[in-house]
Amino acid sequence: MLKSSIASILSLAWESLDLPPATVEVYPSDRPEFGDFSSNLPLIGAKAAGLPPRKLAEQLVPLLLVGPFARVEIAGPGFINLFLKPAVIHAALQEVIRSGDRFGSSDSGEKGSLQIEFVSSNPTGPLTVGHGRQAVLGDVLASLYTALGYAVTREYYFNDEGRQIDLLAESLWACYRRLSGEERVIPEGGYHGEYLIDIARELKDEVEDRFPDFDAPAAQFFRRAAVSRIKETIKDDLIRLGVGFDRWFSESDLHRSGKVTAALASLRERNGIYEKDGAIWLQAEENGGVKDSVLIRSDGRPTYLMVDIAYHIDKYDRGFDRVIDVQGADHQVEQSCMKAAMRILGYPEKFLNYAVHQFVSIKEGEETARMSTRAGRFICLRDLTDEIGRDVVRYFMIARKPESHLQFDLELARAESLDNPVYYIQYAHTRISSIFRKAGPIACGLEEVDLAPLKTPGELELIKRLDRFPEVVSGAALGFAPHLLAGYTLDLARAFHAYYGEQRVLGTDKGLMKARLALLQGLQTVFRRSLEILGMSIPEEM
RNA sequence: GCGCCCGUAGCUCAGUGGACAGAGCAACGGCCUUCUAAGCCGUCGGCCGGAGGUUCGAAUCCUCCCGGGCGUACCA
Repeated sequence: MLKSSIASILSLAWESLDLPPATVEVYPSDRPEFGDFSSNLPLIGAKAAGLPPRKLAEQLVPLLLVGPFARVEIAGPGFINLFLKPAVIHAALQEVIRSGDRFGSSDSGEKGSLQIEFVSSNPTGPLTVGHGRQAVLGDVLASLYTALGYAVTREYYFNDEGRQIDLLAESLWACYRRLSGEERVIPEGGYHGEYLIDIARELKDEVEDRFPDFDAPAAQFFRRAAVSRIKETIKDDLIRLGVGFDRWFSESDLHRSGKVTAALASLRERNGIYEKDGAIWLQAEENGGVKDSVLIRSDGRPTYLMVDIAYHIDKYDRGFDRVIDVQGADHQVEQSCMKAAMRILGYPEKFLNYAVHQFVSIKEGEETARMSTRAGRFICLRDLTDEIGRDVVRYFMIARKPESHLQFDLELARAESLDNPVYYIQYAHTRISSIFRKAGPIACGLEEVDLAPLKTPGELELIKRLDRFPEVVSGAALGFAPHLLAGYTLDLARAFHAYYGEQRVLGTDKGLMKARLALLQGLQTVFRRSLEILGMSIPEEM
């Protein structure tokens, strides 16, 4: 990569001045007259050197005149502007072409194992548009980390036990009785969605009036019936979005295998719990948590947090080096308590990480609405995906930074279907494919082509953008910020379309044409890799 | 009250220490005998919520204030 090799040259120059250490920063210039790259090293190092920035720059510049630079200038208060020799930029393109689909990726597994847990919505209803954001966020993060060289496991945790499921079962049963003409109310805090009526109908056909009362056998039957059907619905919702999981984990397994009890024992051993008011509490506050929380209620039932701690112990025991939990911003207290529990258990601080995102609101016309599964007020992820397509949903969900609220404008998403960043990016890939189709066999062996004919500012700019791709991938992964890749790809498409409009590839003289075909091959590689990571389709024609 | 997040162009949002603040949409005006016009080019549009502070330099870091979201359960 250009940036890192330039940074190391600057570091060497700095060291040879025999001054106290300084942080070397290099960044792509945002204006042509500032060269290809700029550094603020003289500004940062002035204090350490005891020299005014421009004086310091004057000492540095002569040391830089060898190597990749055609020209080095001092500008403004003490910036160093670096102009690269074209051959150096050409070499960067060559690397893209030679790496092919490995460009921007490391070998799988060399960075260790990583589990990403996401969505993990309770099986109490179909996924909503809100879950869609988390689904895409988690999926793309997983792809990013895979590209970085981690062995990634995508996992979904089903809370298929507990109070919410009991309420769900009772709500379902009430719907079922209503089908027999009885007046039944949905329990306080229960579920009102239409999907329960559909399930109730199926069950009515199956068992007729075998469960007139909500007794223990009925509760068990309706719990199982509801959970198993809704789990399948959720899995299908995700498949339609192109999101796949390596493992579906059930809370009930933790109870059955005694891991919840064992987790409590481990916390007790390490003095992380205490009793108060008949309940057992986690000593979270002393361990960096926001506040102490109940683990075992006074009636003996474990809380969600208790079970989740057991789940995280299980993750650790499975040998993951790191785990990332993708969660909504409403789980703040839970997160700090989990972290506290991990500290009590003595796990490494970097083991558990949270990728937190804000919510999605739906805008339709002038109305903006939050969603609530319980109130039955939501837009199904499936309906949205079926209507506007997987690629568009995925891109919209990922294009905003996670910590910002995402306003999903339904009308825009529908109406924009012909004038949409998604198609804009895919169209760039398509245009390249089209040129290669027309070029035929002349486009072979581009790894060996002489790239010297590439000399327009647009061409050199495109290559520098390609060169940035690996850094974008790692930045997006490490910062839990897939929107950086989405934005990068869109900018690259913009730059390509502009280039396409101003220069021709086919029909120019042979040397130039081959060099431009090589550039297109590099571009196509990066478009393909980006779209792959974003989980979008890669059309050859549109 | 306390904690976390957000506040940038009419709208939706990028930009988190660098040199005149960017894009898309919307509005207006150009460009198809040439590799797909699902495109390109141009114009219009912003005291970066407000006030202080740190810094050679602040949309970006710190403090306070205002506005919005979420949380502050023996819910999940």
